[in-house]
Amino acid sequence: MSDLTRPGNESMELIAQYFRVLSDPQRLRILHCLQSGERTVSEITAATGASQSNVSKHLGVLRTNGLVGRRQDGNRAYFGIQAPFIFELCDIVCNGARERLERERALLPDES
Amino acid sequence: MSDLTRPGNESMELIAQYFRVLSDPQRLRILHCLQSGERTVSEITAATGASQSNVSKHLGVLRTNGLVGRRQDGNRAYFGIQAPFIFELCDIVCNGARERLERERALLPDES
DNA sequence: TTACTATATGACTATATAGTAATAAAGTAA
DNA sequence: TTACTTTATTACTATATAGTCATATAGTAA
Repeated sequence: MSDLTRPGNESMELIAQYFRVLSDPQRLRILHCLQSGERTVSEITAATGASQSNVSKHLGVLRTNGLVGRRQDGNRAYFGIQAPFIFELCDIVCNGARERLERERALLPDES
Repeated sequence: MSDLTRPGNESMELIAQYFRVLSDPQRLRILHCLQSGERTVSEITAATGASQSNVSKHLGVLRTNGLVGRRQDGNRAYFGIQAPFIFELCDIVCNGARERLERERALLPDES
């Protein structure tokens, strides 16, 4: 049995794949849009300003990788977050980015 | 001032960029190799089994994005982790992957 | 100097994928 | 049925990048 905390090569591929899915700004926008609850494709399309086919494609990627779930209601498809940990990831990245900026700013000659 | 906890479009690009850097298995292997401390390029090359130019290139990406630091000592270059939060990210992804597997397994007809 | 070692980089190929436009498919309503 | 709406998919283009090989750069040592 593989222990994901001591990652072997296969685990690296798996983890990398998750990061890959999260490495697109448009997909992050979609996820952010879903953070407040289920949304239809049309709603996401309007909220993100992307084309409908674009949104549908990205939703497909997110769903294939288990990050969002799909529920059909008549004519429309409702998508919702299925892996809330992604927001935790984003928070950590944000804090890391902040720390990096502060670290780099501290190296500047003067603070006006 | 942009608040990264309420991400706008620029923040999405920034966050996506971090995930992008982490979305390559070889880079994850390098980071994992550095988890136990500073390593030279040669050491990383041996540990990961990749080519020297490959390792050097990936280290460049990691460094450009502030994930690793570089220290030169005579002939060799020591690289070390500069953003420990990445391991936290990996842990969360691992747990998320585990949960997903369990969730999917629970949907299977019978558990032999 | 020359020889050696360690690391970085440039040129190139191959592959993956984000984006778009058009169309298909499926539900609703008249 | 037809018309309309909503979503998914196909075909295509453009771009990014991982990988390799060869070479450049730089430090060490004789």
